Amino acid sequence: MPRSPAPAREAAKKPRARNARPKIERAALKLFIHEGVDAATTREIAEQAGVSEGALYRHYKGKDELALALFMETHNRLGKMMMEALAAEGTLDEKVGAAVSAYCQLADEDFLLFSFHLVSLNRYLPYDKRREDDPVSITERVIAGLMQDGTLPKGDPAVKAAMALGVIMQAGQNKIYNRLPGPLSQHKDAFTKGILAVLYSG
Amino acid sequence: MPRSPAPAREAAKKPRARNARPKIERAALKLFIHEGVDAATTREIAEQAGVSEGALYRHYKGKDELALALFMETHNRLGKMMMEALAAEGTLDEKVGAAVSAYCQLADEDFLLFSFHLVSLNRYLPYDKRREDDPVSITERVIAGLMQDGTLPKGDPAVKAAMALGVIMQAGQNKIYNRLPGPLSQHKDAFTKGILAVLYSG
DNA sequence: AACAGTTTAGTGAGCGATTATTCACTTGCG
DNA sequence: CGCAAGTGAATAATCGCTCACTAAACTGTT
Repeated sequence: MPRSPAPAREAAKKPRARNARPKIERAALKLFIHEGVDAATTREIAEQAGVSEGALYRHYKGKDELALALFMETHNRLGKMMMEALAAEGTLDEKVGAAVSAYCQLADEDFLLFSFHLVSLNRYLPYDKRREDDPVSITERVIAGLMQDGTLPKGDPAVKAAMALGVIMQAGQNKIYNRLPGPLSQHKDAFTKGILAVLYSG
Repeated sequence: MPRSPAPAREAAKKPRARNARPKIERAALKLFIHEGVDAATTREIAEQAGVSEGALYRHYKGKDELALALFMETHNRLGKMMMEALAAEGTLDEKVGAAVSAYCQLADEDFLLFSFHLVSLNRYLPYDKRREDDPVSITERVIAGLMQDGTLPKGDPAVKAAMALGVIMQAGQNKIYNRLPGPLSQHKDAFTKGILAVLYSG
């Protein structure tokens, strides 16, 4: 027994959405950031995206997978950027400057995606099982090496890494709260100097 | 005649819980931190607390009010501590040292309460309407004053405040992820030096 | 101490509302 | 035509919260 009746040729039919996937992703990002992943409903996402609810499930297994995919998109890219910036030839100042530039560029290029990564770190970082190339671990290892060879004063690499990353990550947080207008790149010199000051402190 | 109505030969009746409120608060904190406020159900909280679900509503209007109250407990205390530390007489180094000590003490004294505050900042900071004595605003104003009188190099007070707070807040975050063993106070000298280095950078 | 009256706090089944997900079906491109 | 993509009503499950009930603590009286 057919479920839906023959489409009556009445009121103007709503045109079927096209290219739903990116629309869903943008809508989901906005809602995830401002309400949280749990509070944002699939109905809200679909409505905000101008798409039906079922469309989400053509591209993702469910809401959680969507959120994790959006997080990982930034997270993996960030890990790669950090690796490249810190592994390159050059002085410590140049390396930090390169890492800061990359981070700011990531933020300014797609602030929604960046914001979601930052506010979701608590939730999704544990999913990053391969502890080798996650951004924090990378930083820790580099700092430990620089302490070994005498470039930086001896100390706890984990503490130094936390402080150094905090300098720029908290700035990102405050930008999300609208406490820092304009692009993040605007302040990259200040960030670089601040991070270097922390690294050399002790 | 027995003094208390002895349950004759029935299955042992579960004794009624006593002093449910603190049990509920501790259980809620654990679950809120590790699963998030939305994902933690009132049933889970009650079970973890060894208390019935209804007991929660004797002390709080609902789950949200409970979460907000737990957040504000730390938030208000933190605001007061920052005010006192930064408004006291003394050099900048002494003020920063006092603020860092207070923050570390807050963390070590009740790490669950502290952790919940830190991971919930995103969600509950907007509830802090009176923008006068929230910790970030306090820091910004103090830094702006120090730039005016020439103690610190000129720059954007909002950026400097973000960087300075990031130094210690990210350390707190990393402690939550178990990347920093031991009490936070252990590193208060490193934090103080790091923050001062950031403040004087530029 | 004993007792009765009053208040406070805890219980847990159940209700109403919401939500993520499914699926039979439709649409339109290649 | 065949297939990938989109639709949206239906569903099953869950969750926050209420409420009628009761145990325990407190109060004042004798």
